[in-house]
Amino acid sequence: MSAGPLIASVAAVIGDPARANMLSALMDGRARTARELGEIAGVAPATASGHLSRLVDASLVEVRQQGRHRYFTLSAADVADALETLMSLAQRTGAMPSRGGPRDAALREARICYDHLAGEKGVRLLESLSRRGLVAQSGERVGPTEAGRAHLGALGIDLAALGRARRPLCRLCLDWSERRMHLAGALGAALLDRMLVQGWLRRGEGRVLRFTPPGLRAFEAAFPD
Amino acid sequence: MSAGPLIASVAAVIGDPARANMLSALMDGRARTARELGEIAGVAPATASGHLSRLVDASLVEVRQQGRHRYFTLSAADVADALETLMSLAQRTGAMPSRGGPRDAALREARICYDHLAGEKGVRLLESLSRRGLVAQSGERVGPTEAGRAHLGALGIDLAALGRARRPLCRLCLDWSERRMHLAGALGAALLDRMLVQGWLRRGEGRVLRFTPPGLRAFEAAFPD
DNA sequence: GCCACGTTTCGGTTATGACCGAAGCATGTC
DNA sequence: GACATGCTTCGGTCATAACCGAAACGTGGC
Repeated sequence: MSAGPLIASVAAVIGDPARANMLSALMDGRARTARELGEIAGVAPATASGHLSRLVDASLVEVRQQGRHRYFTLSAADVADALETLMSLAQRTGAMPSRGGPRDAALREARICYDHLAGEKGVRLLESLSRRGLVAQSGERVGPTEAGRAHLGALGIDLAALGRARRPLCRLCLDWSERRMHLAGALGAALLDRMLVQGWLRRGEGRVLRFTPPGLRAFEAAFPD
Repeated sequence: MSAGPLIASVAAVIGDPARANMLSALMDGRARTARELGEIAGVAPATASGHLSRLVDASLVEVRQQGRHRYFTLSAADVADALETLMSLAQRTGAMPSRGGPRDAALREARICYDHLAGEKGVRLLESLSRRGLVAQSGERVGPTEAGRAHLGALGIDLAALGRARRPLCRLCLDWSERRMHLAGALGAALLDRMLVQGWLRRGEGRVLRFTPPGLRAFEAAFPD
C-alpha cells in the first residue's frame, strides 16, 4: 500500500519521546521558545534545536523569530487532532498506564486542546448545544441552527465575524479523555476565548483549565445537561 | 508533559514504513497471514515476523492461528481512525505527494475503512442522512432519529439487533480523502454489509469499493444529495 | 564595545532497530 | 514417514538517529 510510508513518515516524527513532549506542550495553544521546549523535553539545547528543526521540516510546527527568541506553535489544529487520537489509542491499548491523581482529574475535567475547550466540559458543551438543537449537522458540516445563532449571540459570540474567516466554523474533535466529540473550529475557539474573558475559567498549569465557582455556575446555566 | 512518551510509544510503532504498510493493508477489514503481510511490506519473512510481533505487543493488531497460518487483523476501529487521521495530516503537511491516477480516484470515491464506507460516498451517506434529519446528534452521541429508524429499516437494517451489541451504534470517523466525517460504528458497518449483500457495490483491490451501475443508482436514491 | 544569553551548527559517541540468511519448530499433504 | 510450507528464533550486519559538549553566530542590554 502506497499509503504506508507516508503514514510512517509523519508518525515517525511524532514517535520520538522528546518531540512528542514538545508537541504535547504546544497543544495548549501557547507559543514557546526553543529553550522552553528543550527544558520540557529534558534535552540539551543542541538536541532540542535538532528536534525542532525536524518538526518544522515536517510542517507540524511553525516558528516565528522575535529578536534572539524563536517562538514555536503547532502549525494547525489537525496536529492537535492527531495527537488526541494517538492519546486515545495509547489509552485503549494500554500503552498509557492507568493513573489517578488531581492532575489527571483536572485535565479530564477541562483542558485546552489547541484553542478550544476539551475534556468533560468540552464534551458537555457540544452535547448540550446539540441536544437542544442549537447546533446541528446541516449537510456539509456541523453548524449553528437559527435558534443557536440567537443563543450564541446572547453569549457574546459574533457569528458574522467568525463566518467571514476562512476557518471552518465548527469542527468535531475527538476528545481523548472522554472518547467522544468536543467542539473545535472557529466557534469552539471563540467560546473558549469568551469564557476566559468573562472569567468563567482560568488557565492553569500546562493545559489545565480551571472554572471559578461563579464561572462554573454560569457554564452550567449556558450549557445545561 | 507526561503524555509525550505515551504518544510517542504508539506513534513509533506506526512510524516504520513496513509496519505502516501492514496496518494500512489491514484497514480493509480483511484478515491476512504473516506471509501476505510480509509480501505487502516488501520484507523477508523473518523481518515480517518481528514487525508483526511488535504490532501485537502494542495491541494494534490481533492474531489468530489456524493450522500453520496466522491471521492478523486490526485490533479495533480506533486503529483505523488513527491511521486515517495521520493520513489526513500527512496530506496537509505535504508529506503525501500529490498524485492523480485511477487508483487514487477509486480510493477517493469509495473505499473501505475497517468495516464501513469511506471516501466521497461515505461522506455523502452521512451527510444525506443528517441533512434529511434521519440521523442526528442526540445528546450523548450521534444516532438515528425516529424517522431515520423507519428509513433504515426500509433499507434492511435491523436496528434493534444492532442496538443490543455493546458496540456504539454510530461513530463519526474523519475521512482522509474528504477531510469530513463519514459514518462508522455498528450502523456504518451494517450499512456497508447490506450494500455488499444487495450487490450495490463490490470489493475491489485492496480497500477499493466499486459501485455497480444499478447499485450506484440505488445508493443515490437511498442517500440523495 | 563588551558581555550575557538564545540558538544553531559541528563533530563525535553510542544505542537501537531494521535488515537478512540460516536453522528450528509446527502443520499439512501424500 | 517424507516432504513441503508457514512461521519464528537466532546471530550477525549496518545504517541511522538521538545524544552531548564545544564553538560560532546573532540579538539585547548596559
